[in-house]
Amino acid sequence: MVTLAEVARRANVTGATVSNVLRNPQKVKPETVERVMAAIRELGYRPNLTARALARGRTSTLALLLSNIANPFYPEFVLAAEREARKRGYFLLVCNTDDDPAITRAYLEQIAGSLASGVIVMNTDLGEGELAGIASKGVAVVLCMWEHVQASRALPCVTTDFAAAGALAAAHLSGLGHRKFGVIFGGGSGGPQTIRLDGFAAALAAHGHSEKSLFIVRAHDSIESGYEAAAGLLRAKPAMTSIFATNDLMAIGAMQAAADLGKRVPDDLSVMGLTDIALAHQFRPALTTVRLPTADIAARSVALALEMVEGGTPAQDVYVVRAPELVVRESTAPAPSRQR
Amino acid sequence: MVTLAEVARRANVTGATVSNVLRNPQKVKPETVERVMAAIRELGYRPNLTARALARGRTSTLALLLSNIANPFYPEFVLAAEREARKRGYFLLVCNTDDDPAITRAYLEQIAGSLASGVIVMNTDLGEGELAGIASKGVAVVLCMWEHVQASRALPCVTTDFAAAGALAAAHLSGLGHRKFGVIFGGGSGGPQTIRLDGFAAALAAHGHSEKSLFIVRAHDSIESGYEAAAGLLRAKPAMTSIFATNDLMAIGAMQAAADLGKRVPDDLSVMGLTDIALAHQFRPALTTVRLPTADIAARSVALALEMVEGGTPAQDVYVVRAPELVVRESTAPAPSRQR
DNA sequence: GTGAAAGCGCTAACAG
DNA sequence: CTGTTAGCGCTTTCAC
Repeated sequence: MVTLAEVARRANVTGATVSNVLRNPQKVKPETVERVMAAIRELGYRPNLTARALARGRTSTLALLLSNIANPFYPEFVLAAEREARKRGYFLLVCNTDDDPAITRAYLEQIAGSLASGVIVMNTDLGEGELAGIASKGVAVVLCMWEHVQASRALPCVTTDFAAAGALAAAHLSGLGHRKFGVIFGGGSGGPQTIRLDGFAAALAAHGHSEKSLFIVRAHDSIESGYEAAAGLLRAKPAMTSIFATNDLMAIGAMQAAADLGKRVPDDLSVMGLTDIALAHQFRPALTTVRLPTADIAARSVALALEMVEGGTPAQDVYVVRAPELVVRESTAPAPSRQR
Repeated sequence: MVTLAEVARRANVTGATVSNVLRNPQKVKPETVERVMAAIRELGYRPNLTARALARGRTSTLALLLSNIANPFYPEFVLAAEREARKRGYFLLVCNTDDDPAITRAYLEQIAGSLASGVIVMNTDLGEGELAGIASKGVAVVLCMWEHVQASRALPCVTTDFAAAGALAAAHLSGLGHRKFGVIFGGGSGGPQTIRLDGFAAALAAHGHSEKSLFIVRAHDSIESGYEAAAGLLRAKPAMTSIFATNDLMAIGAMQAAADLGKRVPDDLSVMGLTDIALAHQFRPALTTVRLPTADIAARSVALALEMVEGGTPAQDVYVVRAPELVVRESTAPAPSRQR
C-alpha cells in the first residue's frame, strides 16, 4: 500500500504538504501541487480512509437503519440515498434490523460514533429517547419517514405529508362516486400508519361522507396481509365498491383477493394504494396510488445527516418534503351504478 | 467518547490488558477480566472500530458491488449477505455501480484496502484482469454469480449451475408437450446469460427437439424489455406455445405482453422464468420458474470473502452452490392440442 | 508556503 | 498474567 509518506518522499516535501495538496490546494504553491500530484499519479496513491477517519474524528460512511431491505420500498430509497451519499464522497452502510430491537441497538452501539458518523433511522421499535441518547454521543441521527410527528421532537426528521396523501386518495375515490370505502390500515415497526388513515377519513368527512361509510380493517405491510384483509372485508361487506390501502403492497394483495373472489378491478371494485413503489405500475391492472416523494426524501435525509456531520445544526425539527401526488392508473373507476 | 485508556485507568490496568480482555479473555486472569468488564459497563465503553481497523490493518466492513439495488434480485441477495456478515461481526457497504465502469472503478479504488477489507463483485463491465489488480493490493475480492466460468480464473467465484437451471426449464416445457420454444435471452452488465441459454438448448436437443424449434430474441433484464421481446416474438410466430426467459423479470413482461395480445397464460402460452425472485410468486398467474439458491450464494460469498480477509486462501477457484430447482406454478401448462 | 511534531484510539509484539 | 513500547496512515496546529 502506498502511503502519504511515500508520496511525500518522492515529491520532496513532507506529509503535511501532501495532505494540504489533497485538502487545501490553494494553500500550496502551484509548482509544489504539480510535483505532489505527479508523485501521487506515479505511485498510484490512494488515501487510506480509515486513517483519515481516525485523524479527523469522523468517518466517511453513513448508516441506514431499516427493517428489511426485501420490502420493495427500501431498495428504491436506498438507491437514491446511496447516490446522494456518493455524490458527496460518503459511503452507505445498509443495516437490516429485521424489526428486532436487539439488532437495532447492537447496530447503533457498534456503528454510532465509530464506524458511521451519521445514521438515518427509518423505522424502529426504539423510542426517540433511546435514539436521542445515541445522538448525544456525537453521531448525527436523522429520523426518516416517521409518521408520528411529536410536539417536541428531539431529533430532526425528514418526512412528507402523509395526511395529504390520505386525503388525495379519499378525494379521488369520492370523486368517482364511491359511497362505501374499505380501508386496509397497515403498519409495521415504527407503528401504525395512523396519519394516512386520519387524512383519508378527514377528507371523506369533508366530502360529506358519514363515518359509517368507512370500513376499516387492520393489516401489516405485505401483499399476503393485504390479501387476507381484503378477502375478509369483501366477504363481510360484498357491497363494497372501493378499497384504500395505506400501503401499495397491501393494495396489490387486495387486488388479488378481489380477483380470487370473482370481483373485477376496477369494474366491480376500485383499489388504491399509497406510496407508488415500482410494483404499482408493474402489476396488472396497474395500481392507482398516491406517490410519495421517496427519492427526494432519501436525498434530503442524506443531505441533512451530512450537514450535521459536518458541523451544522439542523435549522428545523421537521423537514417536510414535497407534497404527495395522485397517480391514476387502472385499478380505479367510477363506482358501478346500483343494480335495481 | 469513552476510550480504552479511560477504561484502563478505571480498572487499574493498562490499555493492553483491556484490549486483551476484549479479544483474548482467556489470557487474562478472571479477576482482572471482571474488573475490566465492570469498568467497561460503568463507563459505557464501545470500542472505536475505526481505530481498531487502523491498528489491525483490516476493517470490519465488506463492500458489495452491484449494478442497481432497485433490480429486485439484489435486495434478496443483500438481505442474506447482510445477515451473514452481521453474524460474523462485519458490516455491509452497498455500492450501486449503475453499470457505469467509472463508478465501479471509483468505488473500488476508494474502498479497496482502506474502507472495506473485502469486496464482493456481482457483475460489472470490468474485466477480471482489472479486478485482479485490485485484489493484488491486499483486498479480498470474490466474484459472485458470474456466468462466464473461465478456465484460468484469477479470482475465486461463487456461483451456481446456470446450465442445469436452463436444462430444468427445457425439461419442464418439453415434458408438457411443447414443440415451439420462444426464448427471451437476457443479460445486463456482466454479459449475456449465455450459459442459461446453452443449458436450455442442449437439454432440448437431448429431448429430441431440433434447433429449428427454438426462436431466440435478445433482451435485457427488465419487465419492459421482456414485454417488448415477447410481443415481437408472439407477433412474428403466433403459433408459439411456450416462452422461456432467462430471467424472471423478462418472463413477467412476457406474461403481460401475452395478455395484451389476447393470449391466455397458461392455456394458450406457457411462460417460464429463471431465478425465482419474490415477484415470481407474487404475480398472477404465479410464474413457473427455476429457483436459484440466492440466499445460499450470498451467504457463501460473504463467508468466503471473510475467510480470505482473515488470512485464508480459497481452496478452490469456483464454488458452485447447490443445484437450482424447478418451481412449478401457474404460468405453464400442457401445450394446447393442435387445431385442425 | 512548508515542515516538525503530536496525536486520533487501538493492537501487537515483546519484556518483565 | 500484565505492562511497555511502537506504530497503523493521516490531519492539524504551530513554527519557521
